[in-house]
Amino acid sequence: MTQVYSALQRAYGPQRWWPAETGFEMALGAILTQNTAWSNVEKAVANLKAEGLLEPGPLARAHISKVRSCVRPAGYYRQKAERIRRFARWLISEHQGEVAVLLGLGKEKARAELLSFNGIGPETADSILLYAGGYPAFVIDAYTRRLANRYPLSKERGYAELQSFFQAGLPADSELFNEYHALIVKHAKEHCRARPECGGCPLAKGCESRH
DNA sequence: ACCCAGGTGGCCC
DNA sequence: GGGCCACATGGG
Repeated sequence: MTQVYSALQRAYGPQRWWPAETGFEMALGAILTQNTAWSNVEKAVANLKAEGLLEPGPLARAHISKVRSCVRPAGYYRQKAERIRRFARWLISEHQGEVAVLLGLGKEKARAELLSFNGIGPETADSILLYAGGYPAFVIDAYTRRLANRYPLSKERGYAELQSFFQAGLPADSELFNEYHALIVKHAKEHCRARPECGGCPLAKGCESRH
């Protein structure tokens, strides 16, 4: 667990993930990046910014056609336009229009609240808790599952089980979780995908089957 | 012309 | 409670 982290840290260095300017921007990015390449999300966020829609009020009031045209590069654009506008409205009606107010409920209450929103599942909720809230919530994504399954770090498959497994084996440190998750993704992209034969893998036996 | 990308919700059994 | 499926654009 910590050895894997050390090896990745040594190989790739600090990642400094998710440099959004506000919690709201971060949360929108988390929704927009669902099953979508981050490069496409950047375009969508830039479009929203250009239209002044990176604030809850303006987004809540925007015409859906405008939101769709901004979000289109991120894919699933009809769903995502609807979701982010509904998120803005929900934040205003339930949490004073501030992600910080929502996150101020504490890790568990904020998580339950996020999960109650249609369009936010466990991974998106944990991303927001970790990257916008600074809470130690370990994010389990497709890369993390693959790593855990093949290493094999764990036999667990469900989200909750996998998350418990990682969290139990590490100190509850949001900086660590932040960096660890980013490193797993970096490793998958830069090494596993680029070199399926796995020469020089920092994890030694971590990459030998299926990337 | 494939395949995949920092998932989620709705159905079906 | 697990197994499919739709959702959609952009890059390799």
